[in-house]
Amino acid sequence: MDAGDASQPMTQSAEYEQSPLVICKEENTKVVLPDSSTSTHLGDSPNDEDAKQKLDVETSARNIFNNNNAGPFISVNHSGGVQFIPCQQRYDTFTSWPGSPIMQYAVHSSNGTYIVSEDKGQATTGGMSGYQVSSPASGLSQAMDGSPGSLPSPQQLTEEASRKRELRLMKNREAARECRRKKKEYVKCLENRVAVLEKQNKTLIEELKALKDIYCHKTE
DNA sequence: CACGAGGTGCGTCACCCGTA
DNA sequence: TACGGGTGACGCACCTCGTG
Repeated sequence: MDAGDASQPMTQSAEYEQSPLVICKEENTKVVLPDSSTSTHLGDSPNDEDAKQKLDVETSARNIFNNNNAGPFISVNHSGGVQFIPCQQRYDTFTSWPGSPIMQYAVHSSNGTYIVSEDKGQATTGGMSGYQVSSPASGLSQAMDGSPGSLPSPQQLTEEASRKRELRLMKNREAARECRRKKKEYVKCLENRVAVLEKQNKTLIEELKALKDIYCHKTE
């Protein structure tokens, strides 16, 4: 499965296999080399040209990565390709938007790899707390409990309906806010992806040009 | 400085869809 | 099947910027 394939959820192991080189936003991120038997850290002196080239490509991607705020995870495979791992969205799957990537909660771990989790995390960083202000338990049943054996008065029904409406509006307000926030992050995510792919495209074009030059010189 | 156009965020409604 | 969450659509308020 391609790490950029948004159609399937990623598992940790599958994603790991597809992304031998992994970079993320933290400094000194450990780079896992293709055979997983050796590893180095960004900034270490590469032992051979291949490793140096990988680090060059990786550094380029990393620079892009560090220059924007969205914090997507980016992987670099051993052929130098930069892959955009679906954003480090800690909240949502964004499955509502056409063509949207599967947003998994990716966590950089201490051993240099990363974990891709289906945990949606702490989606309610405060906003949802308002939901608890008005507990359903304080609703009609409570009014009825106040006068066992008798029906609620029209006024009680009106108040109950009004209270329910207020609760619904409040929840919907929060939901709309959250929905807009997610949409903005999604758009930002896509913009970051464009930046990464453009950079990758540029790198590949330059590489192709260099190879063509080498080939031309050999055939002369 | 007043005014209109365009952009942005918000609240609400209506609808869809998953779930109990 | 009722209920609740997610989201598109709409209208409104506010802000910014260009123009006369």
